Amino acid sequence: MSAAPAPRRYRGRSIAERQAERRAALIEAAVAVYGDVGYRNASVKAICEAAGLTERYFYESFEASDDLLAAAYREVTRRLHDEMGAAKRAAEARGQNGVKAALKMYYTRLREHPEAARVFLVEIGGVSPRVDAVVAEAIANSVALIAPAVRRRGAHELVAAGIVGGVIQIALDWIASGYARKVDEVVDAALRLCAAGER
Amino acid sequence: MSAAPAPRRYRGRSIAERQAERRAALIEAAVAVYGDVGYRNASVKAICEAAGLTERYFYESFEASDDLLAAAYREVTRRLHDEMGAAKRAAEARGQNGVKAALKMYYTRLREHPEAARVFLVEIGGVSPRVDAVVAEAIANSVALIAPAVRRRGAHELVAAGIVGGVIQIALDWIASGYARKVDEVVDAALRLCAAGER
DNA sequence: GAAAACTGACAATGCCGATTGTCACATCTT
DNA sequence: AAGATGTGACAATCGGCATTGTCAGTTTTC
Repeated sequence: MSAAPAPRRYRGRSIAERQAERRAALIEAAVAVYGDVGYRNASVKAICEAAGLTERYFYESFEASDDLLAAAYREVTRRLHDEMGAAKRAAEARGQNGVKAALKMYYTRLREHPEAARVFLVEIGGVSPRVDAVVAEAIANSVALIAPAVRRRGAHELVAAGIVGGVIQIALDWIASGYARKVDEVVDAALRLCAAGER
Repeated sequence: MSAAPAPRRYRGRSIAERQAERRAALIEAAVAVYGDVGYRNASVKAICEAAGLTERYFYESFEASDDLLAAAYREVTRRLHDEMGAAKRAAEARGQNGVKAALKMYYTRLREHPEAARVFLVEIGGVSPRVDAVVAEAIANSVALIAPAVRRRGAHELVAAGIVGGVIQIALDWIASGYARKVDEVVDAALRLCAAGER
């Protein structure tokens, strides 16, 4: 019994806080470095340097390289989805098309972060089972989000998956073109796709 | 001038023929090995073994690992597109829906080669600029193929990209589900997506 | 202000696979 | 059958990076 672990503080933060900060720093740095050189060329060392930390702390927070990639993916998609949800609600409160607003937010953010978009839409595929699982889960979430609406129109649930894939492919095409189109054109194309299955 | 390079034969084949055979053997072996262990874990050595060749011949035909991946991708997609085209023409000759026939061929073949599907739809992303270019080209070809039809309906060309991406995502979802649906259901979902933009 | 815990820089180790080189054997030409 | 060329097995080299370990300096606590 006993064992008071002496919750000592350092620079004003508790152990847990410091750890969390380091972890967050690594994730931020990872996104930056991945965007710079690509995931495959991003060494643990380079990421730690960018985070202003030493390698030892990498293994404190992450088991291995792909563990960090998965965490970064989660973080990035979480933020993006939050923003899309907020945009949707805001638009609907104004009596406007919520889906359109969400899509616009999506493509706008992608446009603002081309390197990140490349990493998390393209490079992420097939890195490892662990990462694949995280990506699959995120996509499944998106699909589940729109599946009810699709069903209501009498279409198969797989159509929902198709719509999600289509929205992503439109983004990829747009990126590959060097963002040759205006955001609103892209959004309109995506909206058109979303109408799939309507009678 | 002069320099008659003595077109010596070996086992009944000319130099060029032997080289081409070895190259083809490597590509076949690559598809098999990739499917087995994934591209990232497929060593040059393992592929050569599977092809019944020695490492030396690898570098005779390919510059590097990703060069072979690109070649394998080209080969696989070429065959698939040929078959889809043939199915389309055959159906239309019978007065049936050609697009539907092509899609059915697509999903049927994917179902027959789940490992290959995984490699060439998922793992292939972000392997290297060289491979990315080949993939982008193949997708662009598919998009170009359906773009006229989409335009005719008054929709943006990006919608074509969306449709292609959707068809692929439907495949991925289907694969992830362990092929839980019948092929015809999948084809119907894809067809529904293809109708996007119709009034 | 002295001991204890925390941190950052850096070196040592270990592993894995690509790429190249060597050599004995097989198959051809004449 | 002899010499030339193609081939397959295998060893040697090489480089890169993850992962672990060491140590001096810093910030706390008491």
